[in-house]
Amino acid sequence: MDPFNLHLRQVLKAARAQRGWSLGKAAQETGVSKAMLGQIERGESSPTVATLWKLATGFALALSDFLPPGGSAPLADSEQMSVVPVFAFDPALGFEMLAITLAPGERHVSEPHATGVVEHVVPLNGTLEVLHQDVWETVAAGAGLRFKADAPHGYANPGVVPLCFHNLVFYP
Amino acid sequence: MDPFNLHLRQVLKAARAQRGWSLGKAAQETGVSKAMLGQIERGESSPTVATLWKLATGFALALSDFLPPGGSAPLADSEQMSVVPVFAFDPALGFEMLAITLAPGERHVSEPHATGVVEHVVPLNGTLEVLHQDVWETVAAGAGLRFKADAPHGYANPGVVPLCFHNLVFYP
DNA sequence: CCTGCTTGTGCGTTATAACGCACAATGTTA
DNA sequence: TAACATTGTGCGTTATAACGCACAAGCAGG
Repeated sequence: MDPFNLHLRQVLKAARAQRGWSLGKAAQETGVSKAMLGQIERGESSPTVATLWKLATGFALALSDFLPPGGSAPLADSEQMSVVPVFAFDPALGFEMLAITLAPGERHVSEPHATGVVEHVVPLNGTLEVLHQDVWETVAAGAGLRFKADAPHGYANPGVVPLCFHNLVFYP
Repeated sequence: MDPFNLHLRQVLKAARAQRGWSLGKAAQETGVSKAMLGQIERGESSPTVATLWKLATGFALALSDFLPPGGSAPLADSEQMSVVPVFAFDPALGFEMLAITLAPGERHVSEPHATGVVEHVVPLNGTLEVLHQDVWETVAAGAGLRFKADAPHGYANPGVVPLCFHNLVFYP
């Protein structure tokens, strides 16, 4: 079974449990049959896009909640970590912004930057692990973490699919 | 037809055209039959999750690329625009970072900020329209736009589902 | 011009999603 | 205790996803 169906069954199960809904109640709310809901949760069936829409709407969830972190094909072997500039360094503002993608299970540790350099990371589609002050810290999607980058630091993707995050780097 | 299938057909069509792939070539690369690809693009069939995974993998796209912007249930009526701080204003660095969500079709126009204020927007899950220098400019997901915010400016979500974007605001 | 190849569509067949219903197991209430 | 309601699962049926194949249309090359 593909990672998408695997993740979907977990999310669906958790969402239903969190609401305290029976399969019958969930069927009422979503318009998807009780039997089908059970099949999806047990991984016995792969629902269609139309059914996914019904599920998201009925559970009042974002479709993206159903996606496995990182969302698709793994990066090519040669792309364990990719870096794309969103805003190039501007001396007047003193920062640059990068969009970084880290392959599943990939860990990247950086040497210290120049004194005074500060970084801010914001994971976009999953949980990022960040090494700073000699401790690995977990940062949830959408949350921000600021840390001094003039000491050893690192990033790690603990998930099973690529993880994207924004990195805002300030230079003194 | 639901918004998800509507969006999917467009993305698929565009991705194939961009690569210059025929249906036959796309079938080879994805493992999904030529006939099925045609049906999806013409909106005649709603693919399963397993098929979505194949498509994303074969086209080397993120699953989230297939999602209609904002992904599902509309914001409640009382939430036409929501603003959540990612990084609070820091005098030493002179900026704050906000995560803003704009409801479908919603347009928000701001009065000018103080002289020298600069904003940077990065749409996360769809196309954002930005008003600056009296002109509306389109910003694609993942791309960044920097503009002076000490003049009238605005944001608009032209899509059919909620749009999230990061807004980085610098104060002189 | 003709021939061969490519392309997207439609059709019939196969596989499976999605369903309604029955049922065993469990829980609740009188 | 018995009766009733609830819950999740399995089964058979229906609807449709997904497929292989044929074909008309278009294109390229001799």
